[in-house]
Amino acid sequence: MARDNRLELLQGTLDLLILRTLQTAPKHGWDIAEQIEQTSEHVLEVNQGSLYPALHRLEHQGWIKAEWGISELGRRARFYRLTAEGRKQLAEETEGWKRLSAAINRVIRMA
Amino acid sequence: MARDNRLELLQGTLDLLILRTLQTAPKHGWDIAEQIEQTSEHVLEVNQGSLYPALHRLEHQGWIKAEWGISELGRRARFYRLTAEGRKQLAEETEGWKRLSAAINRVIRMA
DNA sequence: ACAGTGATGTAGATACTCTACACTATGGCT
DNA sequence: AGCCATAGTGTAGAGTATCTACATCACTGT
Repeated sequence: MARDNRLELLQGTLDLLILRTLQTAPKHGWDIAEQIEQTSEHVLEVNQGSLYPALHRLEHQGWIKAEWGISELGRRARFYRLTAEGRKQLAEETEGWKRLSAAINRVIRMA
Repeated sequence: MARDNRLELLQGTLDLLILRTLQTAPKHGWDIAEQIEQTSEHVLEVNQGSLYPALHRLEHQGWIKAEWGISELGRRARFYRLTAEGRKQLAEETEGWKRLSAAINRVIRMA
């Protein structure tokens, strides 16, 4: 973890964060990254080199669906929305995160 | 996370778990794995193929120190103890975990 | 004309974990 | 004596997510 102050994400959690961000409304990649960074109070950083491969991965699994559109600033952007499968996946990943983080916390707080 | 129900650890957290397990007393690898599994109520699983490379990694960084000894069951085992550096590292990793997990929780719970 | 920023994308390196195997030693059982 | 389960350490190779670094295009403001 932050072994040398470079790692800004817990490996394996990016998919969860993206899916969660899309829960309320479709968004484009740039916007997703911004929202994660702001909501996390700038603890989490989403690099482009992680973001776009992740989006393609999620799309490939059928959890999100992409469509070209125009951003709030009038620019061409690829909007992603959660599919029904994606909602299920989000629920599962949220559950998994809770289980795992609680388990780690138990170890950290053990007598 | 648990993309296909096989992943049992959050990538990057094993070092923290090991260091934490050694905080109270020196232990050998097998024992460390047992303790993590039990304390986590069997949510976390520590494979041998992850454990021993991690121990060697931590030793190489100077955070733990190894010594041959005899286990409770009378067998030859390699005991690891935390170094002063290791205690510092444990504190840092614990802090890092709290920061990151809190940040992820903020995203999960956002409006 | 140019710089800044919004926006998407890829290539290659790095690093941790997982699967699967190998090895040694002890104790118990038949 | 032979066999099996268990305790204990270890490595090789594959898989995969992330990071660094770069490239590209378009719009806006100066």
